[in-house]
Amino acid sequence: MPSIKDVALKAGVGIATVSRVINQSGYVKEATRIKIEKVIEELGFKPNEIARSMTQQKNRIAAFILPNTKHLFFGELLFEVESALYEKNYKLMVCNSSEQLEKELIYIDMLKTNRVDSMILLTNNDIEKHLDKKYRIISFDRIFDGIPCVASDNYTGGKLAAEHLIERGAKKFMFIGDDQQGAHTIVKTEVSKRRIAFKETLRQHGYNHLVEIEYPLGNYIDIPDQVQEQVLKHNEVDGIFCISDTVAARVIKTLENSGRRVPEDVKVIGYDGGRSFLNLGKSITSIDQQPHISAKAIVNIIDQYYNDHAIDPIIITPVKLKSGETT
Amino acid sequence: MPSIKDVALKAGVGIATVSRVINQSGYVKEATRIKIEKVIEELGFKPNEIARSMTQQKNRIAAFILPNTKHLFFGELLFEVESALYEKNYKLMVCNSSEQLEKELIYIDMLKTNRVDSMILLTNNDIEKHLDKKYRIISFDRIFDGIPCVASDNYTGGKLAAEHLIERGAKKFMFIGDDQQGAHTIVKTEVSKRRIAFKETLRQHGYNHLVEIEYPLGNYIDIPDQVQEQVLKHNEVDGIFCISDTVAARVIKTLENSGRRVPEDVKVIGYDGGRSFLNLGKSITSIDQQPHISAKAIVNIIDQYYNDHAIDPIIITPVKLKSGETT
DNA sequence: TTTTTTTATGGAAACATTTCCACAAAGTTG
DNA sequence: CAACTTTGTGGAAATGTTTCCATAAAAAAA
Repeated sequence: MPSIKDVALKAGVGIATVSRVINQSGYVKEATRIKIEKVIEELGFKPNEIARSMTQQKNRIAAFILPNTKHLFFGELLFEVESALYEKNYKLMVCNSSEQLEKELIYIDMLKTNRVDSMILLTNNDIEKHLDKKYRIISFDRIFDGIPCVASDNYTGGKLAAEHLIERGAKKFMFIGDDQQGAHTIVKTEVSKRRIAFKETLRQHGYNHLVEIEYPLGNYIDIPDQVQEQVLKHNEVDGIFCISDTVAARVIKTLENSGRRVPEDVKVIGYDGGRSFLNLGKSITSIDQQPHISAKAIVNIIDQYYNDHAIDPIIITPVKLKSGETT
Repeated sequence: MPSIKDVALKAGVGIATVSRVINQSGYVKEATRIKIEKVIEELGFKPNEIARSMTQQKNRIAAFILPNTKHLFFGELLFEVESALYEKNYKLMVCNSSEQLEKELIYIDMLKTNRVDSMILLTNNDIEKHLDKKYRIISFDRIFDGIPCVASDNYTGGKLAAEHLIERGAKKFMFIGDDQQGAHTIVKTEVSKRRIAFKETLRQHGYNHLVEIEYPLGNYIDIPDQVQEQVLKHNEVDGIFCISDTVAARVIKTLENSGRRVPEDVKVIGYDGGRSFLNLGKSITSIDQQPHISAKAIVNIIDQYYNDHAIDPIIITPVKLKSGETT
């Protein structure tokens, strides 16, 4: 790999002049510039970003610590974040934490060592006390003291779900979602607002029949037996709001296997945008978190960090109801 | 951020000695070591990997250029690759190419500039002539001259699919997959072996009725109308092999919407492992590419590159039939 | 024409490490 | 105890950039 020195030597100029050409900074005579550019071309010289970030103390690299890239919503969010970063010429490292606090901490350490400019953190763990404020962190959908956060509008999400089910004629409701008693939820998650809004909206409309079922967080593979039982036991319910599309899909299957029809007997609404299940059986009614909007907001903060601008402490991104065939 | 110099100063020793402690190399007196470790702890010193990779000309960073992280198989493969890299203390950058050759080339340039140690390339484009052999590239599922490749055993995949459909009693077959006439496929893809093996195996068993339908590559969102038409037109077919689970899911929906029963009237087998659709309606019979095995193979090559060992030119990873409810 | 401003260029320090080398202080061998 | 080996330590070069500074030439203003 040729270095700037090789270019300077071959062009018969000083290193500083080559640097000026590369960065288009300072004064360079037209003729000199052309000569240098020719040599750069000939040698196939590429400036070494590592050396550059040595002097600049910045490297335009961000890292995304998330539970995993297998889950559809995460894969999509990752795609949007990376695409938005690409537009602004940032690079992205991925880190699958599998929701383990320990792994998250190891990653954070690793990233400090690698001097990434900023880290995007997506976790349910009670990581707050381990976060060093002097690092440039952005949290997604969770509020940690002193850390900027991008969260989709979970409150409106819950409200829209309630209103939609009511509009479609449901009278007795069920909520299936994260366990508020779990060890993970010492952190007050933004996500819990979905449930709160759902409840409040039902009450405001005069509906008081609500069965709440805990669906253990962080488990994206199996549907627990007791959840299945509960769903079938409450056969008076005709409107179900699920914490994610994945959960909704499983619930629908459970219902249909036991002979209940969706949406005729029970209306089911999920969360995430329903895109994932577009092509299977029926399309799911869902609250779309519009990850492309969240991604843009995240990248904005990264940009603010990079340019040492003031950081917005919290950005709430809008959600949207996507009507499907399950309500 | 304290530097090694700060540590040396505070501990009253030379920089070289601190370096020796960090790297556990050379001679260091026990007492000195303890003293230095204490100072490191006090200062919260983390060695700067950027500076380190300056001298070592290596950085334990790999990059993965893939179409996108939204598609389930890709998300899963990415997860497995990153996890396997993590085990060996490598970091990973993700690059969504959206299957665009132009974007792939921009990424490759960017990664050269950023001096990543190696790049994993997953593409259908005819990128061979743009690949510079002096960079450390690994191709997944595509063969490019002079570039090591990890591919799953597509031939056996096609063969297993054929044998399974035959075993389940199918007599007239259909293959739905990538368009061999497409502009992208100047490159002879490994994937095409699925079709070849499927055909050959059917013939060996004396079956000659095979309808082949082209499903445009790289399109993961919509099912084209003409494909849908073709599927319905050939209602004599009772065994369908699809190039991916996503395609299979759509085909099943199309069939069922038109009143044909799966698997009673038509048996359908997909490709990728069926995990993605586990919880929806019926589970799909599928050829599992076992991405965790491919990931391990990829990381092995990255390790060989890093240690300047000889590189295996091609690794074929085994596939596995996963029997589901669609055959 | 002299002075001032603008344009143009290269040397050298700085960024945070590793590693080679020199040197010294121990410990071992004969 | 002399000669040699092992252990322990720090200075300095090298990695590939950017940027400050000095200097010089050219252009503009006086």
